[in-house]
Amino acid sequence: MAEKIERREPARTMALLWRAPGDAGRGRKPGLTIDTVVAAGIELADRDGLADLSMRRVAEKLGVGTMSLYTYVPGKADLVAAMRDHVVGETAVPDKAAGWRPALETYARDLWALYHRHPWLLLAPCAHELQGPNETVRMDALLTVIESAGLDAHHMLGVFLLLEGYVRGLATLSVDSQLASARSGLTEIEWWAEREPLINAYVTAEKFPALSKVAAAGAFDTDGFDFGLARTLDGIELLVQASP
Amino acid sequence: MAEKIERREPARTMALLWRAPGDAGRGRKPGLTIDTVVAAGIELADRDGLADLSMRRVAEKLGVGTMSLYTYVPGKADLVAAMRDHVVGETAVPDKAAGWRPALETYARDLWALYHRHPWLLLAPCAHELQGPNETVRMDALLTVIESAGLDAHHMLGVFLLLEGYVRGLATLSVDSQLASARSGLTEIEWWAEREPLINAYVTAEKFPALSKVAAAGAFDTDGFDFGLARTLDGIELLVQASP
DNA sequence: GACTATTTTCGTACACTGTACCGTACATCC
DNA sequence: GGATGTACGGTACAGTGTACGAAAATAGTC
Repeated sequence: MAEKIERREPARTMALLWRAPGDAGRGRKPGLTIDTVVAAGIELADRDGLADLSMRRVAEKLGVGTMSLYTYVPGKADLVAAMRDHVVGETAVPDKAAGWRPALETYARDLWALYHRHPWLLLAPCAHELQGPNETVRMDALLTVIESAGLDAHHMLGVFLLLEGYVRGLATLSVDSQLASARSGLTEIEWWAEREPLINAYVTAEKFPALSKVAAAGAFDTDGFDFGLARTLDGIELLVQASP
Repeated sequence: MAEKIERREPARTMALLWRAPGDAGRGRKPGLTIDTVVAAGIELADRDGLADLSMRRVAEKLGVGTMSLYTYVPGKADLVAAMRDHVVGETAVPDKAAGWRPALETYARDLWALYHRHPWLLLAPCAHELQGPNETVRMDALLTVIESAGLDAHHMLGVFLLLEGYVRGLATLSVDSQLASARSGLTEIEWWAEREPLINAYVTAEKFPALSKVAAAGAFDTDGFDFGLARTLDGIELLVQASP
């Protein structure tokens, strides 16, 4: 990739994510806002994917010179970080009033839908970096929900990571094949059907019986999200019941 | 990214992954092999990351012109796919003789270690694409293990995806911060310590009490993998017990 | 109104990327 | 010894993120 490694200054990244007020007053008036730039980036990424998101294209969409973007955003990595926090704001803030299990389930489904609405999220430089306000609010709220189930600090984070990890991992698998088929203009079913004879030439029922059995049963037609989520919540519930 | 969208021909991809024998005989002798190229790619990706893996660099490492690589590999995407299947071969094939739960646990730990040994795996065009032999063998073996627990075809795949999804998702979170700190030459703890004052300026204990409580308890010092894995297997065990 | 300080705007340039194209060098078959 | 088919690799092209620096526009001060 031609993209250099940016030496992202953490202070500028945080200032952008949390929209720290700059010292306005003198100088030429800005013609854009951070949010305009972020919105344009999101629109492009949703439509064409993160691979086709370039500073030149964002600028073109806004009718502006490429380098003008750099007054609003320190660089591409930070733009994507801001885009990430913005779309995270589309999900509901978890509420413990519903009870811990429904609240966790709702959050997981919201996140699952979010990843499918904005598949580029899964390719973005990714979580566990510096977080913006939307992400932080949801994390705190979710931890509060888990706390209300009667778990201590270590278990709170453990459950959080378990849920976040499961949804993210399965979404990565699910979104990937979805994108691949979408790019070719086929439905997901058509896409795999087209490849089936080719796969069968290598993956035979004799050599891979369990895999063939699963395929024959049509199990690949579902994404498996609901099933895995139920098991995950069951596992958490066992722990909750065992906690004093 | 300057990388064009490759129109990967599925047939060539499969032929590469499964090392379909080409019609040898005539013509000039090849100076390299597919495996040499793949090995060079893996070495570079391990050392510098996937972002710094370029066809030019691989060629340079092998002392060969860039375009010569294209006789062994249809393109970069397919090279990465071949690299992926190769390193997957480093993990043990699951064995149901150990019992379903220990076998699943061992596999999950192997995968976790694999992702940390080859972080670029998580950025590679990703699973659920066309699979190579190593990946297929492990998938079939793992499904066999799950079958031995007494689950039907749909549940077999569900458990497989649950485990694969959880490990992948949590590894993505874990590997990310690990890489970020490694790039700067700091330990992970130093890296976060350096950012702590900055984060505290925005993320206060008053506004985010649950998050602060977790941080104060030192919960962030562990990756949470063991904890989440235990819950996941617990959830699966509940299902196994409820199955006839 | 003139001057100065400060900010935004953006053209140009650079070091990269993946790979299409195509002539050349080589190994085998007839 | 051709003919044929393969491997090799130089060149070229359309992209990328962004450093640099000059020009333009605004606000405050005299």
